[in-house]
Amino acid sequence: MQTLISLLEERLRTAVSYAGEIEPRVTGTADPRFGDYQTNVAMLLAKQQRANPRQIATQIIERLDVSGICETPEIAGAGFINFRINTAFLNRRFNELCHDEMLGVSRAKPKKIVLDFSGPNIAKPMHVGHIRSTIIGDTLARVARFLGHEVIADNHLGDWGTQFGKVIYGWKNWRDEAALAARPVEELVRLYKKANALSEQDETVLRACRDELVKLQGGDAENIAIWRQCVELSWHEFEQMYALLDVHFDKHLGESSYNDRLAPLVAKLESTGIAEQSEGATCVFFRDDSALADKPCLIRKTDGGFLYATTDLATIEYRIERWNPDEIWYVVGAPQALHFEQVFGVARKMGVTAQLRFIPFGSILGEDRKLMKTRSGDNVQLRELLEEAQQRARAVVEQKNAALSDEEKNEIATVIGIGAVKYADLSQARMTDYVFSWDKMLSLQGNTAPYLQNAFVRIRSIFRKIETGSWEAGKEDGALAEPSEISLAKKLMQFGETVPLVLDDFRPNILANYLYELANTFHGFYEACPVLKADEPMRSTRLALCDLTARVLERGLSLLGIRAPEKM
RNA sequence: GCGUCCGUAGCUCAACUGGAUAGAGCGUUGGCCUCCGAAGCCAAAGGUUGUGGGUUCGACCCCCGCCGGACGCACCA
Repeated sequence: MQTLISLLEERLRTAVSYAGEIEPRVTGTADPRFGDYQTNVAMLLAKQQRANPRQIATQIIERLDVSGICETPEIAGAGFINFRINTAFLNRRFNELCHDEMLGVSRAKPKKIVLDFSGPNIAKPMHVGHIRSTIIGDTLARVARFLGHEVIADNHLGDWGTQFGKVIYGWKNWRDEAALAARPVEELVRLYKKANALSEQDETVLRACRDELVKLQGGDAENIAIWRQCVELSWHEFEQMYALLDVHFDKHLGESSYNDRLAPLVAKLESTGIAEQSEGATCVFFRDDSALADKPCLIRKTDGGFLYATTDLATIEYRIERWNPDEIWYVVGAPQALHFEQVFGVARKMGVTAQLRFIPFGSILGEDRKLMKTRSGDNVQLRELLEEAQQRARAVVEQKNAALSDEEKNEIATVIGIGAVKYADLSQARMTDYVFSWDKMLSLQGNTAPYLQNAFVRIRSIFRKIETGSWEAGKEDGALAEPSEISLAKKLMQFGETVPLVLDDFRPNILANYLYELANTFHGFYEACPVLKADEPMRSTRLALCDLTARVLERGLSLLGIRAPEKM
């Protein structure tokens, strides 16, 4: 289904073709007084031609055919052309929308996309710092799929690093089987910390840890077996977090999957002259790029070891060979900007043509406004956050809806609590840093997920009250009349305009903002217009509005990875 | 030192990428449940968008200079 914006742009394109090359753009208006949609194309043309914008606007309107869509367009301000949708068209459009499975969203030209996100480290707990990549990545996957793209969601786990020397040393000397069974990651962290602390005091422990690492890297059977258990135990615990968050992956190919490709890759880069020796290390220089001229990408250390960038390059090579995607998206924190600039630069030198897109996000800061460090153990853990969220939601459910069974209350508390946490993150612009705050992440009032869920619940409650058969979706032929009916219908039509914008610049928050506005408009309608007590055909029209609102809310929330409960 | 990102109401954040009188939530103040779920609705107060210039019909947004902050700049990931 074509959006109103693209319909208006199409008509405008024909109307302005006389004036030369220009792509007219239509946007929603800032204020209903200016109608529903506007274009600034007359002002842009006027600038090109050094002419009077209002005169140009008049000429455009003379050539513009939007009859049957809007009232006569008006010229306002410095030369805006304002459009007001006419009621007959709105009614027809609303009816079509009620029957559209895609709820007004048109599918995009399908692409194959590898989406790299989350990527927690094995043997370390997931903390609040991991939540952004996980949630933003999952939302982008959901939106991309809804628009018709093929997405391969790949969790690039940090399962191969120097920390394993210490973990293995600890494992061999102090592991507690019971603790390992109950809270595996916690136990692995304990072992790591103990080994770390001791090796700072005792040279022999430090050396022993290094030996374990060398043995692991050399393929020692015992150490490989221990490492594999660490991976499995950690992954098992991560899976619980992902299940709770309702986040899913198609692949979880960790860094270790690429070990065998590192040496051949470096050899290839050297033999093709892309990489060279410098100060004993192997690196790739970007001499033709002034910004990167003094920032080579290191791919092999003086001691022969490989680096982060080497693994990432091998990963790109693998993904291209295996899937030949059109694009690869990386949802990774903004501090890694330089790293990815370098890696992408090397990839291009290697002849990679797939679009490589770095999708950075702002950091979560501690109370001191400093970055929450992954290394310092005193971060708020993800498990803690999600448990607290459920508890707070549970307390509110208890107070609002005491009659429900315990099972229902718990189920609702999960949907509400987790939804609130996800929405708190997704409703924010991607690049802004934010200070972690329990109250903010766990707020259940105002611009939050429960606000949207509540609108949905109100609607479901209405439908529980009508007899089956007394209303059927799609049978209505009433007319939108009340102002709050009309503004709700108009808002519903914007869903199709909003969803594709999310992928334009990878901004889930514009979908979140839209859903908030939709819920807000619905609440306004709900206060102003009785539904069940209205006379026919008004009742049917209002039921249709409710039904469509519920479907858009449910779909929109599901694109954000948030569930819509029947009751709360 | 160089580079990247950022600075908006008391607090936390938006602003459809250059559009019209900069909007929400929290908090504060006042009003609305004998009516479909009050996790809601309505209203009030709150701003020189860090700062000084520039570009233009028009700037929170683009350019330059300051001030303040976070992060990154060769062998961690």
